[in-house]
Amino acid sequence: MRLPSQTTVPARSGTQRSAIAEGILDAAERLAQTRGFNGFSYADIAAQLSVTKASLHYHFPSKADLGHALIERYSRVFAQALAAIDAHTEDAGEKLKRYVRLYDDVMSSERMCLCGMLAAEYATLPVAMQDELRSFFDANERWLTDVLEEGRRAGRLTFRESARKRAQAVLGALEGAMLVARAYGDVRRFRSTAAQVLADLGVERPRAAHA
Amino acid sequence: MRLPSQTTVPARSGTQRSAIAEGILDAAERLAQTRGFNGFSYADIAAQLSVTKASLHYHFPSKADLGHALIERYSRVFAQALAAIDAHTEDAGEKLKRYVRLYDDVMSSERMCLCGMLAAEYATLPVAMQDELRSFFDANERWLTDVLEEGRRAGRLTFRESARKRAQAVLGALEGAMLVARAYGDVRRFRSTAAQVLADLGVERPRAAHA
DNA sequence: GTCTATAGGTGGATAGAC
DNA sequence: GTCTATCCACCTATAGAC
Repeated sequence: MRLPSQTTVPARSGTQRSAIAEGILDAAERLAQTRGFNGFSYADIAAQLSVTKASLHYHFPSKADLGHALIERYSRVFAQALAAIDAHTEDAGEKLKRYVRLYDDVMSSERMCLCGMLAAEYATLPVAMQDELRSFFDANERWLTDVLEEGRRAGRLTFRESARKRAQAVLGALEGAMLVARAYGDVRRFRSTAAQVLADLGVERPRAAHA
Repeated sequence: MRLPSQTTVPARSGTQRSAIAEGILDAAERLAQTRGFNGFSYADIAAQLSVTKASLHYHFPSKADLGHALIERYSRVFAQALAAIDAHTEDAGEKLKRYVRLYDDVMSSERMCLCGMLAAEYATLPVAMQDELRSFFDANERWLTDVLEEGRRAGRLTFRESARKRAQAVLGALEGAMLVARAYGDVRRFRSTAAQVLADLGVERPRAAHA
């Protein structure tokens, strides 16, 4: 992890950053997702990348800068994943299954959703990070709301209350399931809850795979 | 755990502790529930209680000791609350409503469930705290499982899957709802999700109060 | 039981050479 | 861009007087 000269990374959309900065973010992201934003230091990143702390400060002057970049990138990647889902299928049930799979992938790498993690540390975060954190949840909520609304209209999903409130409930349930499951180091625990969230919406259980 | 002279506090069940130690735990608990276990220091507690840090170390030598006492007390009080619910009603739906109210009370004091908070910091906690944390969730899961099982048997509740899995899903959903709602400083957001969790189990929405 | 004083370590962050 | 060296604030924890 040490590519000094050129940059290699296209990164057409959003903020461009050097490959080195991306590597720092990769390490910081993993630490933040496992230990929390207050649970790691520049020294931890430096050790993993075999560079000095001072070097890290060149790329991200303050930890608040690092945290900002962390959420910004995470939100951007997540938004791309949601766009990819939209591009892949029109079916609300299938969209939700794929949405759940995004969380499942995070859990499978023995991490917690970055923003779920930061939500716990909310009170200790710089104001900028607090705002960006809510924006992440807002974006998730909007996407879920649209999917739920459309799914209900198409007779694919069933639920009472507004789509928005249901979206909030789904988001919270998945975040909470990750949170608790991680204490048991048991992905199945998350999957079990996720399956129930989908079932409660009327999404049938997957019996056979359908490409 | 160090009770020199008398104690003043009745505390018939469980570990006895001085009134001073209880005061320290009160302050530490609030800090842990708002900022996380890694988000506060002995200095924070000392400032709130107008004593010195050294004084705190007399009652809780290490922070691990403090954390242990924190979970132990929280679990004990929670268990008593569950016992009180059991003593008050036989109806599974009513039990669940009261269970939700326990969480609602925590949220209303602008806190997060202590153990939900600690679950986020899981990887950074002393092993003893990790074990006690899982015990807390286990106890919740057992109680919920019994209530769900009984409620279904009595035709009061409806759900597929095993009661145990449903219990895990309910617990996770409530913890996650608290987690996210706190970022918005909005208790209603928690209540909305909690109501849906109950509704999905077939618990009717409360129309009129019934003492 | 509480205090002062302090040890020993780590946190984020900066200066300036290379 | 990365390094060495360093600053200072803060952390947990202890010694010993009162």
